[in-house]
Amino acid sequence: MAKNEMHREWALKTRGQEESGYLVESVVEILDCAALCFTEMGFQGTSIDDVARRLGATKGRIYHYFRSKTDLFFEVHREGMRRLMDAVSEAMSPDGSGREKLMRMLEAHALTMMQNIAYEAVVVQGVHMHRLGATTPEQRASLDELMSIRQKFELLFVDAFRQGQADGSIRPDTDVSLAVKGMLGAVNWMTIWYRPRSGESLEQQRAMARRMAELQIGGIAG
Amino acid sequence: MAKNEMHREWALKTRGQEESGYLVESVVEILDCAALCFTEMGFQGTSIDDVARRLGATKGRIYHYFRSKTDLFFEVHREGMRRLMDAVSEAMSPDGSGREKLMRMLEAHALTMMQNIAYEAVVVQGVHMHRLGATTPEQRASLDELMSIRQKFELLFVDAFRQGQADGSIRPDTDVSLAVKGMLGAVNWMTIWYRPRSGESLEQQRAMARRMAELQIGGIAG
DNA sequence: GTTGCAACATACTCAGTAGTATGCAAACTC
DNA sequence: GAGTTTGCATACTACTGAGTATGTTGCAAC
Repeated sequence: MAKNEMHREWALKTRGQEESGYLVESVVEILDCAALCFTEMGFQGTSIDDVARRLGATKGRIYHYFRSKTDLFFEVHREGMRRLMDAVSEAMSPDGSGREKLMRMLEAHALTMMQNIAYEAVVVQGVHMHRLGATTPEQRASLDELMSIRQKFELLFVDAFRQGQADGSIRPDTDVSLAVKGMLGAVNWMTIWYRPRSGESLEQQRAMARRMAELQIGGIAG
Repeated sequence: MAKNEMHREWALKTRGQEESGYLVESVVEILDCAALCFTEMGFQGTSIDDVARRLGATKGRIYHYFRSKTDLFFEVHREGMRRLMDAVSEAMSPDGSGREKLMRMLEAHALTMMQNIAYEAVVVQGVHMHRLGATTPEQRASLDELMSIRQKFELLFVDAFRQGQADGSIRPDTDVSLAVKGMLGAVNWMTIWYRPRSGESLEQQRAMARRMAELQIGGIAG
C-alpha cells in the first residue's frame, strides 16, 4: 500500500467495511494529537516535531503515514467534517416543520462542535485557510474538495430554511444566505470560547447546544 | 523618541490632539499592508518580508517603527479594536429600550466589520491566539491588555442585554453570556465570508448590517 | 532460519525567516 | 555648512523547521 493512501484506507474501514485495530490505532493517535496541536497553535504555528513530541514519538512515525504537514492537516479537517456531516444528516429526519428540522440540525451541529472541539476547531481554521496560499496543485485540490463538502454542508441548512419558508414556519422575507451564515457563525464561534468543563455531563452539553439553537431560531425578543 | 513608542505616539495623535501628517502616513501604510497580509496568510504564515514586499519597501522600514513582528500584529489588532469600540460606543446612546440599544450596537458592530475587514479579521485572529504561546513576557502583557479590552467590549453587550431584560424588551429566561457569545459569533464570522463587492454602496452595506442584527435579535420564526 | 516488510527512530539537508548591524542620502538644527 | 538625526535600504547572522535518507527492530510468511 502506498503510504499516502494508508489513512484513506483507514477512513474507508471506519465507514464499516473492515476492522484491523492496530495500524488504525496508530493513525488515530496521530490525528488526535495533530488536532490538538493545530487547535492550540494554528497550522503554521505547529511543527511536525510538536505533534511528534505530543505523541511521545518522532517525525518518522508521522511521515510514515502522511506525506506532508498539509496532508496531515487536511485529514484532520476531513475527519472533523465527516463527524459534522454525520451528526447533522442524522438530525435531518423529515418530521415536523422546516423550522423544527432546522432547529434539530443546529442543535446537532452545536453538540458535535462541543464534543469534538479539537477537530472542529481545525475545520474552522481550514475555512480560514481557503484564501490562503495552499501552494502545490495537490494541496489546492484537497482544499477544493474540502470546501466543496463544506458548501454541501451549508446547503443542507439552506434547504431546510427554504422548506420552512415554504411551509410557513419561517419568515418568508429573509435573505436565506445571510440568515444561514449568521446561524452557522454563531455555532462555529463556539470553537473559540467553548471548552468542556471537567465533570460536565452529556445532559448539560445537550442543554447548552439546545439553547444555542433556540436563540438562533427564536431570537431574544421578550 | 524611542522607536518602540513611535506608533503609540501616533495612536495618541489620531485621538485628536495633534497632527503631523508625514511620519503618520508611513506608519499607517505599514499597518494597512500588515493587516492585509495577516488576514490573507495568518500571523505565522506572514513574514516581515511579505509585508515589506507589499509595501514596495524592505524590512528596514518596518523594523524602524516596530520592534518585532508580534508588536506589529498587536498594533494592527489594537487599531481594529479601537475602531470597533468607537463605533459601538457611539451606538450606545440611551434612547429606546434595551433591545433597541442592543440592536443598534450589533448593527454598528457588523458595519464596522464590513468596512474594516482586514483589521477586524486580525482582531478575530488575535482572539484565536489567546491560548497560543505568546512566549516573551512583554508579548504576553500586550496580549493580556488586548484581551482585557475585548472583555470590556463583550461586557458592553452583556450590559445592554441585561438592561433589556430589566425593561421587559428581552426575554428574561435566557443565559445572557451564551446569548451574547452567539450574537457576537454570528457577526465575527463575517470576517470569514464577507468581502466588499466592487461598487457596493454604503446603503447596501448598512442594509446588510441591519439585517444581520435583526436576525440575531428577532430570530427567524414566521 | 532467513528473507521481507512494516513501523518506526536517527541523522542530516537546505530553504526560509526573525532579528541585527551597518550604510547612506536627505532633512533638520544651530 | 558642519554636525546630527530621520527614514529608510543593504548585508549579514543564527536558527527553526519541513522534508529526506538511512538505519534498526520485530513480526510474518515460507
